[in-house]
Amino acid sequence: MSKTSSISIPVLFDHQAFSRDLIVWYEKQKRNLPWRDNQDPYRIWVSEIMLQQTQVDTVIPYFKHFMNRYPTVYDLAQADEQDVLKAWEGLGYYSRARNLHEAVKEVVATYGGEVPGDKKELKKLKGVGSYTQGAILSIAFDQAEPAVDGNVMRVMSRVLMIDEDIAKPKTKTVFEDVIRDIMSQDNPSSYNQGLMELGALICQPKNPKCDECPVQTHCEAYAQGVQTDLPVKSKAKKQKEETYVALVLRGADGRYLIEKRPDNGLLANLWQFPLFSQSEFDETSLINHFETQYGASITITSRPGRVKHVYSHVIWHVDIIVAELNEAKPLDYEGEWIDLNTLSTYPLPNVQQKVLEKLSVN
DNA sequence: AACGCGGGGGA
DNA sequence: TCCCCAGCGTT
Repeated sequence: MSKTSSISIPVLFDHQAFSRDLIVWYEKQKRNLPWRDNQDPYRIWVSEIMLQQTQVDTVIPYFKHFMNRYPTVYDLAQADEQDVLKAWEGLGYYSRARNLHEAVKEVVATYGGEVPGDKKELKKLKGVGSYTQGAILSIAFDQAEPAVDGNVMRVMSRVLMIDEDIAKPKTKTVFEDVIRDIMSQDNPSSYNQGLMELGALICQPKNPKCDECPVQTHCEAYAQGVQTDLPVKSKAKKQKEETYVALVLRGADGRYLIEKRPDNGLLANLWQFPLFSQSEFDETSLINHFETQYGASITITSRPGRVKHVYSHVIWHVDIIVAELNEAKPLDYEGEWIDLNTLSTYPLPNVQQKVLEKLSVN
């Protein structure tokens, strides 16, 4: 016996009426967002990358600035990665920016600067997964492909009474298969965006506004009064905590030492005051380390405090040590000596902004 | 399938 | 606090 889909659509579900009601509502109620000005595939693409795991209101100013600075694929393809990261500074998930930059260069090199409207070619681009692929195809190219994100899984788990764990990867493919079969063929753009808009404005995680919902009559969870029990989602595990020491080192000429983070992992290619794991370096061993490793004498001048920063998978505690370098000879440390007022030209992660604020307050 | 990857909004 | 957000790449 062959493996069948693990869900079944409610018998009375009328997908055509659902589609019609959804699209009519969307066309009337949709928000005026900057990436809805036109169907420029590059513009849609940038917006979809920025919107990954990031709320609309957060994205708007970044999107406007980014499109102003890089209006076409050619502008972005020619940019330096450091400048692209600077434009992304504060938005988070910086690999999105690096992948988008790489992918845009690929589009210029391989596709003559035209964002491909082909399903397989689109998916090959760095940073384009199944959701973004479907979003670009439907919104920019009017192709009937599903674009299943968190909103869509929440909405459709309620409408169709699907109680599979949406935290599991397989569940998304289930939704994609179902939606591909039932979605509007005439207006996939408004269908997909309508589902997401509905999830954002009406069918919210807590306290869904069912009395305002345009598809209430189609919703099986509402009919059974279990809409707040869906979707089913297993809990993420708690973050680990890590402690670091940030060294704000002032050279004899009054400049400060900063370093570039590695080109992979957390905050890749962003800049920071030299950062040490506290399990390796406490206050005194840091002084010894500079003595033995670099033959440099440093003197701690202040301890302005500690910064806490929460990531999705780890919590950082960063102790700040301000010190002076006691010699004029150059330090063989992988980094740059800069005036503090030029620090703003480097892409800095938020945790380093917090360190900087601590310095100016004290 | 599980994990690493930012930062912020809202209850 | 906790959950969630127009997810993707790597392992």
